[in-house]
Amino acid sequence: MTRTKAKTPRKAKKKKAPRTKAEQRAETLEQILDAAEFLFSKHGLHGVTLRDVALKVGVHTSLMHYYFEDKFALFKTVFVRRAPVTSERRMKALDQYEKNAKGKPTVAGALHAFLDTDYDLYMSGGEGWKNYGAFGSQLSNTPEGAAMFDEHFDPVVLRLIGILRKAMPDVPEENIFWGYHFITGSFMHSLSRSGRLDRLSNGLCKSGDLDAVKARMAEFMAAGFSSLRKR
Amino acid sequence: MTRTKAKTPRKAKKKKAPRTKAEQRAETLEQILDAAEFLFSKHGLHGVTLRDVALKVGVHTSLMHYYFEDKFALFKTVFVRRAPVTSERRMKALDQYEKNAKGKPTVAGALHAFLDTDYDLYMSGGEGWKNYGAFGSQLSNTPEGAAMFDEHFDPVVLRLIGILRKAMPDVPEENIFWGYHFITGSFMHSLSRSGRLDRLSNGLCKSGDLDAVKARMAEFMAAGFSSLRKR
DNA sequence: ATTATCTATAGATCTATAGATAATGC
DNA sequence: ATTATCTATAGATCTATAGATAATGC
Repeated sequence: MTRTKAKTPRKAKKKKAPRTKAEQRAETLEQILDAAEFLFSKHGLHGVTLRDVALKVGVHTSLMHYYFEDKFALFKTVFVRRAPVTSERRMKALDQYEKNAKGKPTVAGALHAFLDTDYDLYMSGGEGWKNYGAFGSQLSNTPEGAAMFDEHFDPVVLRLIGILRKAMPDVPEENIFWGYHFITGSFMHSLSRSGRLDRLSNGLCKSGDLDAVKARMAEFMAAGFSSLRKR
Repeated sequence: MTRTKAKTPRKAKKKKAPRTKAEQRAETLEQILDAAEFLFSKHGLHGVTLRDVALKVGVHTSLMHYYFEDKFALFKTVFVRRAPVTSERRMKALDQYEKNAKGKPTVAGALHAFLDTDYDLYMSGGEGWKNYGAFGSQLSNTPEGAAMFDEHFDPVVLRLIGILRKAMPDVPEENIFWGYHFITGSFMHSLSRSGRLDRLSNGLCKSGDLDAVKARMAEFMAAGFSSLRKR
């Protein structure tokens, strides 16, 4: 990260010294993870130095090593911190949906549960969640990054696939996976909020407008699946 | 790039010394760009050092500076080298399609021209093109990277959008842009060949199987657009 | 005579560790 | 007494440049 200057470190210690050490530890840890998440989401693992993170938090670089083994450990922790939250929320939403569907799930219904639940989280979870979305979107298009998804997200995704199979008994299983491949590409891209769509559409659409994305994606993809029936 | 060891540099000078200096220059330049393209596609701009590239080519680091101002100049050259090739091919394919359509273009037809033309290139263009696809897919999910697309790809994309508008006069323009947003996410993701789909589907599908992707994507996305009609 | 490539090296980071200091904990 | 944070610094890269050498060009 050479181009983007990090913010000036906090001069006055605004934060009231937390009472307990456990609190202090938790607070600092959270600040480090938030800063790292933000920076990684902009520049990737190798585009950020531990000094960048420390500077942004307003703390000495060596403290990074006190809390984390090395940079990659910090990176992994950023990834792991929020992964179970999104995963479990969607898992519950799928459970709930299947229960309500009483043996007759639809593609659109399953996709709404899977996608909309997550968009709600990214939209209402604050800056941290938005940064995490951009962070994850970068990972999804690189071999090493994508491998990190397996452990935390395979269960929800396979849960979704299971419901989709029930909803489309006439569609070959491989086609359902291909459909998911398309969906995840669009979904991750939408979380990157790269700004390209804004310029391309001359301001008509904003890539950060997750409301607009949420309003269209599930139905779009459900319609897409209809093309996979034949063959 | 600390983990992946670069290949051992060429010991014996296998290449017969090229006759003319212009040839030698062109040859070395191509080797550098190929090596850089490969490494950048794996590790991103900041995950690769000029030494990595030099080592892979089998040449001294300082030669990188002889040919390029700095690392970012090399990066940009990698991007720019192939961009016009894909752009112009697709532009021609769209021109051709629209001509054949005689005023009655279809969504599926336009998408086949736009997508299949490019998949053919990535499939038959050799390793270099595959690396370029992975290289580009990383860029597309980051703000800085996506901005690089504007200059070289806006014209083809807007050409596509123009045809789509003709094919869907009843669909609001913004929805066409949102549809494109979804398409480009899936398309770029498919070029990353991240390997995740392979593991997720337990080998049933391979993310590197661009034939399978090509066979399904245009129709899938065309069907998706049908959902954007209403509203 | 010009250009491609290498040698040598300076200066700038960056990571990581040892040890000191300043807080909280009992 | 323990833990959070800072100071100081070593060692390892990495970038970039000046100048030498070895080719091609006429």
